[in-house]
Amino acid sequence: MKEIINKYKNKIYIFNTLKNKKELFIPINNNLIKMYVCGPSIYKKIHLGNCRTFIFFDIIYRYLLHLKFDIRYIRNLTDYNFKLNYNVDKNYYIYSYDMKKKILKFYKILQLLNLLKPNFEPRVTNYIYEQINNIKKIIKLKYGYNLNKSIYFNIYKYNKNFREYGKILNNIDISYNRNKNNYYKKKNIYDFSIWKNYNYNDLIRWNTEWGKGIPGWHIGCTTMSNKFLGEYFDIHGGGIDLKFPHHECEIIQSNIINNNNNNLAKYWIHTNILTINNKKMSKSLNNYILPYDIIKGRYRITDNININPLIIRLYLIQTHYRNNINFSYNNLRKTINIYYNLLNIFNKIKRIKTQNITSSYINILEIYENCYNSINDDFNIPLLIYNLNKINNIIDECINNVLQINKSDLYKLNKILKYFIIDILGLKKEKNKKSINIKKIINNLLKIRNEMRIKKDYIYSDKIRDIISDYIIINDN
RNA sequence: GGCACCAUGGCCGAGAGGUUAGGCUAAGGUCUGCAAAACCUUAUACAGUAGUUCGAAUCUACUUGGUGUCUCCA
Repeated sequence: MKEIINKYKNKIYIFNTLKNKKELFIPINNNLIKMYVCGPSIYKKIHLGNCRTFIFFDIIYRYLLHLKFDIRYIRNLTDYNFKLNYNVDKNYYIYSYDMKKKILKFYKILQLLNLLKPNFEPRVTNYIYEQINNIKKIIKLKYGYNLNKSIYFNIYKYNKNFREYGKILNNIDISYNRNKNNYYKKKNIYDFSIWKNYNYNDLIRWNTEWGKGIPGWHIGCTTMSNKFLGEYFDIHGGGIDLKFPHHECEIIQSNIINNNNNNLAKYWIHTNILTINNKKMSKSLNNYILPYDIIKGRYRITDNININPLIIRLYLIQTHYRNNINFSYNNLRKTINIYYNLLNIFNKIKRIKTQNITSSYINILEIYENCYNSINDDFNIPLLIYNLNKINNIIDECINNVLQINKSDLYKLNKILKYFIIDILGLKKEKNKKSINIKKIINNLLKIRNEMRIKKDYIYSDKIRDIISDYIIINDN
């Protein structure tokens, strides 16, 4: 196994959004990989779109673990937001209690979706001191200026001394379609705040030598990634909507604070968005769907009340991460079959009778090759699922004795399925005790109904059918 | 305008160089206490043009159309 892992760990290709091309992944420090992913802003519950990003990076994390890399994975929590509407009238303890509850709910959802815990999940408000220090550095280097007790980053100076703002990640044309009204009298319209003067109503604020307030959004991520991973690390990830301006600003700040040209991370990975009715699913548009509502059957996707959360997981990864997903219940419903087909492979494989032959008709090496190559090609999960389904077909043929397989090859086949389906895709079979009880009740009702039908008591048998038709479909033939 | 993604039947959707999966829908049938479901049969598609190739839905170039993003966002 070691040989196989070593063979494929040097062949990972990543679409690096920093350069807009696919590149061979070469870690900065041999076997050590440092990865930072922008976590959620905790002010509303996380929806399917948020989950998509976190699940995708969970798969990268799982895969790198599988390849026996030594990996440090950090995902932050932005636990302060203007939209929280906490004001001075409210008690600080209520705020802090609410925040804790919200974070626990976030963890609960990720746990249901079978995400592994990152190595550390720093909360922005725990690192204010470090952020202020970084702001001080920026001011000292004269890249930050004070305007009405807020601190802004001087883009004009940056463009002069480093490289052009807006060209690093997004390559945006900053002359186009931009509101040129400069309300705040900033030196440049692209100057962004690294410290915000407090509003009278804000409950939370910190003291500095230039006044009370809160750090800007971007400085938090720069500071935490620097603190936990150093000034230059391997992978920085997040949703594509963070590409600009958030990540652009993170890079610029880091280049100034550390006085380098590293652009913070070697590889930048951005996941595409999830749309619904061709509009972006977002908290602000209020068109979002919560995973918990699907799991609890509030959208009634099938006749079974509860939906296995891992079906949502599979739904979100079966489209390549750089394509956008247009959410539809229909497709989610179809994923149920795909899910059970995939997991059924483990039951099917037990039915294979091995043959006492020296070489099987199955090319195990080729199967390994296909699976590893698909995930190595910019984490092509749809292709991986396609290849896993191919294995499914092979297993069918083995069961039907069309193909013959020996013991050692069957063992290898079992192994690769376990690696990819369970370890990397993160799917698993779950036993739901509640649903088993419901099943028992329904089965008993069905028995009674059948007895009535034999007696041709159709009035009551139909009544029973109506009652239980909410849970199952009855096929009398 | 920049960047990214997409284009497959009436609708949804797989495909990853080698006879266009599958599902929904429609029509006809089998079955049946009624209903639903299931099963069988039938129907229709690779946006356009050029190129690479023995062979292209798939690779390349261009064109057309669509979506997202460039404002708080995963």
